[in-house]
Amino acid sequence: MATDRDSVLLTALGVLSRQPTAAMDEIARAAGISRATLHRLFPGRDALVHEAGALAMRRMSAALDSAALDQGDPVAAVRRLAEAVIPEANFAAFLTGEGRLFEDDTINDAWEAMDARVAALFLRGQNSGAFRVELPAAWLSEAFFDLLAGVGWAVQEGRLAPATATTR
Amino acid sequence: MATDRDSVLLTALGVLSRQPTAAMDEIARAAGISRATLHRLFPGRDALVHEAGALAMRRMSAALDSAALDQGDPVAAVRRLAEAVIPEANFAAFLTGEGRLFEDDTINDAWEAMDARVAALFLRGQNSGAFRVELPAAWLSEAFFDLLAGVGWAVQEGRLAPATATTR
Amino acid sequence: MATDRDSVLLTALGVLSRQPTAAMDEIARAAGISRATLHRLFPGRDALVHEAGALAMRRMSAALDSAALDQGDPVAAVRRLAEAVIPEANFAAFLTGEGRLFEDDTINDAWEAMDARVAALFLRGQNSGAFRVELPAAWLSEAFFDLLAGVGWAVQEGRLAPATATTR
Amino acid sequence: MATDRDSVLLTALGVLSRQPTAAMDEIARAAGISRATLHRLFPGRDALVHEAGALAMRRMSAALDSAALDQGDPVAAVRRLAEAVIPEANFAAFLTGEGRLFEDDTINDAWEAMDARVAALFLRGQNSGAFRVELPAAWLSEAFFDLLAGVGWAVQEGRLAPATATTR
DNA sequence: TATGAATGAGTCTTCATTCAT
DNA sequence: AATGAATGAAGACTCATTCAT
Repeated sequence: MATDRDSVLLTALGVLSRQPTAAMDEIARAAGISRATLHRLFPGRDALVHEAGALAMRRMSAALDSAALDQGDPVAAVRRLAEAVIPEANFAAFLTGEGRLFEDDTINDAWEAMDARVAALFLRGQNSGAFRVELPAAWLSEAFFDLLAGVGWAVQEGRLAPATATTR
Repeated sequence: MATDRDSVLLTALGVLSRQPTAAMDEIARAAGISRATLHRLFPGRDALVHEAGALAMRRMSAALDSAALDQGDPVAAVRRLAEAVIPEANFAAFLTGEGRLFEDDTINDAWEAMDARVAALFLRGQNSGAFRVELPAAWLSEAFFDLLAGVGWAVQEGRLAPATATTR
Repeated sequence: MATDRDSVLLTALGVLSRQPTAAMDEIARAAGISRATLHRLFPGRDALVHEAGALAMRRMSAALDSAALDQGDPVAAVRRLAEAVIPEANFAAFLTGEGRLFEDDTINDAWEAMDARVAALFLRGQNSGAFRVELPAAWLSEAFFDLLAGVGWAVQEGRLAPATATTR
Repeated sequence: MATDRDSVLLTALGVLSRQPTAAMDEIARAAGISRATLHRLFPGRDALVHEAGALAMRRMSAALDSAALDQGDPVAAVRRLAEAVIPEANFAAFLTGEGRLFEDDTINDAWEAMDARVAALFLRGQNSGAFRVELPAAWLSEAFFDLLAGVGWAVQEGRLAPATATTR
């Protein structure tokens, strides 16, 4: 049973990424608290979804931090990137799915910042001759996140076991 | 030729792919008819969404047909595939987004059939030595549709002009 | 059973003047319609209360119009005023009770206009020597409406029969 | 001397007379205590409102006592009455506003007793020839309290400065 | 004793759906 | 056949109230 804010938020994230239209009732029940308590913790559904998005974004950003994208061999960096973010793929799936509903620029800006960091890595790889240059680095970054979200959904739908998700 | 039903369905598809939770009211207004008429044409919201999905799937299947994936050079076939499906990317985005809501096996089966056709193409390319073999063909197919959906969303969000979507 | 907007509004006025905190449910039941229909007719509770206030104000204004306050003997005019407004006393009670909740200036302005018309009558009476001048005409007007609201409440509480309300 | 209870009660009276639908939360915050403590002091909202009404009634009664209505010149007595009760006008406004919600006979009886005392004064004045006899003394009393409540509201709404409320 | 945390009950509001015209 | 009007069901939100600390 979830007792504090962040733990409720994680539960909500799990429910919402499977069912974007989940009712507050369902989320509250999944967290083991009552609807009223959920409403006391988060003032309104919008706030809850928004904070869930912000948490997902923080998790993704932290994963990027841990991969130290700007250091060492680009190929190794991409490998570290994949290993770091794939466990968070469900967050990427949630953000991609709800993406169009976030009006707040905070999340959009954070997304763009992440995009830029990954694009910078691909550009570095292209400049160093390690990666092909047939596509703009920005597109590679976009595609990377599309694939990541795809993995997240595949895990959610049970088509892909979480343990084996880490690609080789 | 678009009958009345199909033309309403196309409008519904457009609205629903931009806003999956759109109310019947919005859809009806976008189609220029009243809610009641919309309900007469489709018995209930579920039926409407389901038929929209079926239509999207038909469109995607037709695109695959037109690409003649099993003929000629695999590289050229992939190119034909991309050119054929990218104009239908929004349908892929809709199907991917709503995907988890379709309980009916009809659509899931159709999706798997499409998946199999694309996977077969990649496998043919791998066998002929034209494509790399580092990843299973099934994964390549999955990734292909993830990217396609990504393109569809990018177009919807205005980040990518429809005309320039066709990658080279 | 009430069928159109104005008739529903009158019913709502009756309920609200007896129970300012009456739920939409009660109002709808009193009008013989469902909550949902009530919500279709008036977008939200605030709108309903506001329109009820506007209607009450219109009724009171019309009563003042019919009394032709600026014509003839001031004493006779006051008598006509009393006879015209006392049947509408419940509206005055409603407006006085809810008064503090109306943020919209429309109603406040209308109230001040009514106040001014009555004050003008008292002033005319004072200038003509027919009325005493011990109190400012503005105070007499204020007191007049206080008494009118008092009559409205007395009728609502059954302490005063509507027929006998017209004072002599 | 104001005990804890009475001081909270006075605060509650102030809040409730301005906003009859004020939540327990607001009242508690205005009193500088927590909701839970407020609930320990008064068992339920109804009890709080009821006790507030009883306190208001006590204050009004005490004001009447201090005016010694049954002694001396009726005209002077009315003047003393006005001076005594006008500072308590907000209590009269509260009682008039909430009046219809009090089911308990205690308050209604007290109100009638006050009514009777004021009516007796007017009757004494009429019998002594000091007041006109055009209206029944009971009506004069009713009107007196209506006007008093009107003054209370005017003060609350800021239309009338407390200091200048005492009419001449 | 006083309080932050939790909740059941009730209100407002919306939506998919039906019906009379 | 098409529509405006009406509604039951369901969701978001609030509030008075209780309880563990």
